[in-house]
Amino acid sequence: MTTASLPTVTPETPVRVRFCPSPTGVPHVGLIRTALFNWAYARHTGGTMVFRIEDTDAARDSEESYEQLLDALKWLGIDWDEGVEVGGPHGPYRQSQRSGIYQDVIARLVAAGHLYESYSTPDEVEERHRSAGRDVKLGYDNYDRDLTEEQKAAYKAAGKPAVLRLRMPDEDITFTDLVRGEITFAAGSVPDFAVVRANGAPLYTLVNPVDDALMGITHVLRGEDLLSSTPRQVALYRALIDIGVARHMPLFGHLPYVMGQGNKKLSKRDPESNLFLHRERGFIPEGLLNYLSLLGWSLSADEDIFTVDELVAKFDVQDVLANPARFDVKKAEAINGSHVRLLDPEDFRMRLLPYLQSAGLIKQTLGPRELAILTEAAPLIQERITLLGEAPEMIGFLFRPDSEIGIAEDARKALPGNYKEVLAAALRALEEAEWTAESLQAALRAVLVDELGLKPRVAFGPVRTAVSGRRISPPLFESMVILGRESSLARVRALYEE
RNA sequence: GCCCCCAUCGUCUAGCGGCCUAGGACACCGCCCUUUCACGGCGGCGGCACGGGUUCGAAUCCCGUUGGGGGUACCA
Repeated sequence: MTTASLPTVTPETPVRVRFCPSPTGVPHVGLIRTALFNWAYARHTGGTMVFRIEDTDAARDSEESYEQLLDALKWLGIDWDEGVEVGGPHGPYRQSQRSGIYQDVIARLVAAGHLYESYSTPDEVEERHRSAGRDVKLGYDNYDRDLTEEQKAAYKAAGKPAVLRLRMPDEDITFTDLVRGEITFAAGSVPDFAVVRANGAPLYTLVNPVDDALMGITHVLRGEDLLSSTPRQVALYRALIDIGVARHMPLFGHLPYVMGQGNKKLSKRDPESNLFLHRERGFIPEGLLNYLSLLGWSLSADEDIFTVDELVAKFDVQDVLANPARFDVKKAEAINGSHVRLLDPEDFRMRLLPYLQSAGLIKQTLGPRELAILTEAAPLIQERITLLGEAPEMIGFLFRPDSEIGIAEDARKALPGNYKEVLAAALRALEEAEWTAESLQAALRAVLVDELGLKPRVAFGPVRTAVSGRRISPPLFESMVILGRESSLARVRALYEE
């Protein structure tokens, strides 16, 4: 059997893709990359993005995780046309609310002979393999395929539970993966698989293709981990087409893994897999989206920095690479830094707010003095940070009262032996100086560099540390202008008199 | 075991038979700029896993080997 023999998707078919996570745990960057590629393809083709929730495992699913998924997509600007929250013609979009639909499909599948009752327990299957000298890892042996009515009646009479399995076709299964090209699974290599539990609850193997069929999904773009389940999906689709539930066979595209350290898939345990951790550290959506799309795809030969609009304009699943990509935090940060620098100054300034607030530097509502400081200080650090989370420590000293400026340990160590002398000279110069960046620099340079013959580094270092409490800071003279005369002098004096 | 996928600098990638003495980015190392730190600029280091074919010609196509990953559930 090949997908070509079935009604399929043509280039003229309007694209309908879906993102269908299970709400278990915090959003993983690999999962978000999948959402992004689906979304980018939908937007690129003018198609439809469906957002469905696969919450068929009550033991693992949580409402909190569901909310986090919404939060994540909203933050990144990945929107959807049909699905949870927004509705649509194929709802409901949470599988936990669709059991009636599945029961109906199951009944029709059984009636058409595609599904059969299987009474074998895993132990029994294993035992049969063992006694026949076969490898027990062969999986289900299709033993119950052709049970007679009498045998089934006997099992039923004995009260034995049965799962429902799909009868796999006795032919090779071939499909053309959008990312990997033609893939063939030999006939007999995939055993009949369970689609309904003994307790009647449908499994992922059934509900995922059924919903894709019902929702008219044309392109199934998902993780590589689902690749080996595709022949089963194709077989089920054929049955669904047979009973009129599916109109066409979708196209499949298996996206490469996002790897962590070593040769391991980026695990939920790895902190860098946590989308929200990146947000907390100060990634901006533009930067993270840019980086994530670089995992398995590229805009062009020599541009790594691009906007989401450029991504949408250029993105095609066909261009996605098949080999796994490692998540490189350093590169992600560098790309984020580029996007930070690209922000309009006012935009940048506003995005700093949550980070300054959670650091306790400013209140929920910005006072006029705070706004003034921020407005002056933000441009000083916009090209100095890669993550917004670096802002509080960079400009915190501008918001704190003079009495709360502690001298950082490394800054104190870096002070030259004669720093008191330097500070005394600086103090004299500053008291006379006009309070602009240019004249402050000129005044300090005159006494420290020209008169005392100090190297700029030694000359300005102690003043920098006195004013900011730190070894490195935004440009010193500009910082002193923001701080004001009184405050700046008080801080220099404080370190001098210490 | 069997099935499937993958293989270009440390990492992400460009490359889809000649434009490749393999290009870019991150990281790293120098230098320049410079009030610290960054930014920016310039330069350097560094790769087609291996072996066979096909071809006038292969990083590009085919086969094999090796290596890595995934699957083989009444999980998703």
